Amino acid sequence: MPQPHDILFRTLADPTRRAIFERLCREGDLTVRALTAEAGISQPAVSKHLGVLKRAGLVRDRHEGRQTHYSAELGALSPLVDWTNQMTGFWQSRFNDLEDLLNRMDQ
Amino acid sequence: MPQPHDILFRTLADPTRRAIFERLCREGDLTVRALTAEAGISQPAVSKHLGVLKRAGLVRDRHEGRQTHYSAELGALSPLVDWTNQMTGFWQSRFNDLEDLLNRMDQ
DNA sequence: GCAATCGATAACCCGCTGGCTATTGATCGA
DNA sequence: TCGATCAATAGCCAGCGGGTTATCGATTGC
Repeated sequence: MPQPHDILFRTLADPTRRAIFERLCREGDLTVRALTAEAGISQPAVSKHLGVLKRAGLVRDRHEGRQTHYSAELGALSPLVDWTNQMTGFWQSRFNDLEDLLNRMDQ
Repeated sequence: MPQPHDILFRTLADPTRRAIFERLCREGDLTVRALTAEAGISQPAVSKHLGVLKRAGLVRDRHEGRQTHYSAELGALSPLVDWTNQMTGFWQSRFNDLEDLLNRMDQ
């Protein structure tokens, strides 16, 4: 029932969680330990955020020994881009409709 | 202190509020009454959402007699587009760095 | 002028979620 | 083998936010 962009908006609404995702976009592949070190919150809290990000499809995890590496899944952002394009599109077509109306009124 | 895209994400995270914004994008200019009629929630709740959307810069209001018309402010979405582009950009440059490294290793 | 409508505000309630600590399971190093 | 480290889970708590009803000021039509 929830559309893809719905999950994305909800997931990225939290600043801490978004900061984690941003770091993964910048730096590419980080362990939970490394993420926790700069997140300013406890390790369980980071793990919880990573769980949410993973369920949203925004990150992938890779197990290596006793540590887990996470990386950003950039393609997951496309529903967000689609949504904004759609909104812009609605605006455009309303503008065009108005233009058409004015043209007809001219004649 | 909160960055523009932060406010946008938080504002658009709520499905009901996003639905109101979408209607304004599609239909262009609606009164609180009209929005309430299809929102499935009470008029005060709608007004509260409109207040949040307005504070985020996503809508404008226009007073006409005793009724208030709201319309979407589409330009407000640009920080969102910028943010996604930035994330994609980070990914791109990491990819390019890897490519460069591989090229150097080839030589 | 008066009743009715429109929309904003106030005051309140409740569920969700983001934080914590404690613990467990698994893996690694000595 | 045993202590230490890493990450996930469980359980708990507090604050935020989205919903409600009640009310009020402003405007309009009769």
